Amino acid sequence: MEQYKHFLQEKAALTPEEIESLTSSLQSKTFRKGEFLLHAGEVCAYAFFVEKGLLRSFTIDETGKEHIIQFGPENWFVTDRSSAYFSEPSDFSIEAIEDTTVVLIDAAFISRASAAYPHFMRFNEKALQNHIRQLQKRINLLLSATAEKRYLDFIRLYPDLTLRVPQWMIASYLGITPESLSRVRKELAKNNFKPH
Amino acid sequence: MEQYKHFLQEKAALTPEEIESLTSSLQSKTFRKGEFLLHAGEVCAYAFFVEKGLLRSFTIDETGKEHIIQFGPENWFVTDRSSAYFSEPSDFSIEAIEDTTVVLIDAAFISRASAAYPHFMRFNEKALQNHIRQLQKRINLLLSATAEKRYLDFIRLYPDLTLRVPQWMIASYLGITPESLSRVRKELAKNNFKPH
DNA sequence: CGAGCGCTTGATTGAGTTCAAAAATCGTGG
DNA sequence: CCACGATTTTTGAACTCAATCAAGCGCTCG
Repeated sequence: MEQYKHFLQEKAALTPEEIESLTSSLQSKTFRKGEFLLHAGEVCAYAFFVEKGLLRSFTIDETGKEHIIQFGPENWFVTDRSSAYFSEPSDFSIEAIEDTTVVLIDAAFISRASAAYPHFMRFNEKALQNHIRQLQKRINLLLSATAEKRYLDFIRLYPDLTLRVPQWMIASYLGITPESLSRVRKELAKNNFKPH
Repeated sequence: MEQYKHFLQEKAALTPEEIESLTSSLQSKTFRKGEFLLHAGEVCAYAFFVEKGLLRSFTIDETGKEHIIQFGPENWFVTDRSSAYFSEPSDFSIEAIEDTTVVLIDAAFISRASAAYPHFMRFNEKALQNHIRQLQKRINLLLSATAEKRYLDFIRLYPDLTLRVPQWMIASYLGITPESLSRVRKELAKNNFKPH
């Protein structure tokens, strides 16, 4: 819970007392590598705040192929907002890539906190807007950039993930095959590019 | 302004009196076909609610290619939320595809209306969540679907736009070239597919 | 009526996929 | 700590979908 409290203090500008009073009702939970926090078809009841570890959310298309929507390392939220907000079955599954401890945040918590603290409400609104910005950016990349550009963008934005996430998952996130990503990397290496 | 008032009544569950009091401060404006409502590089000060006509928002990548983000027919909002919310220069341009009348909605209006009417606040929140759902769906399509599937999805969702929007713009929205879209359509026609 | 724009068609190219198999790495039990 | 099986990554060859380049047609609007 410490990470989340710290996060609230930083981003929501709440006092330590306010944070204690808010978070006293929250549960945290630990999942082993490979465990599922959400299965496609279920309604996503929570936003998962990652205290420690690493999550991924992904969909499976009609040909059985996985498409990674998001990685969630420390201090990130992973959820299916649409499912949670509209109480609809989710297309997403959420899985722990590493042993992971999360804080469970449900809709009731959000509305209570928003009602009690204007700062929290603004923080929440800002998170939504940031999410939109990020989705929009990804659409732009998918529309306009080659596999290589998308990969370069990825390692620039998430250099640490490049080390923690298997390559085939990065390929899935980028929308290419593992073979293609391997070739992209080979090409970059040939041209003297050093990721680390 | 009538469309917008009607829209608020339907979606925000506000009374006619509330709506009158709210919208009295709003401006509406008409643009000719080809006119720009926003140029890339400017901060997007408004959300444009389309009363009548048709807008498009689009970006231009470093190779000079246009990528259409969104079409805005009657009763839709067109804006760059990120630019408006964070007061950053926009990557988008917004242009009238037809002669178009819009209602100009600025951030101040949103916060006033949200403060005065909880119904409006919920309506606004819901619009944000819908936006996220729509963006997420588009990412899924771009990751998993072929040009043909994306086109079929488009005409299913926006059958009227198929008639009002030039084909090369639809191609741009789908992330393919006009030539490719022409071939996709030819193929569909051969297999006895009737869009209208 | 002509210039320009949008759409189509054809030929060629290219980025990325698919299928197959080898090489490298990981993890787990003995 | 090592060994062995499984997973991941790499490499190769053939193939596919869509892009590019180029040319022609039809429409409209100036």
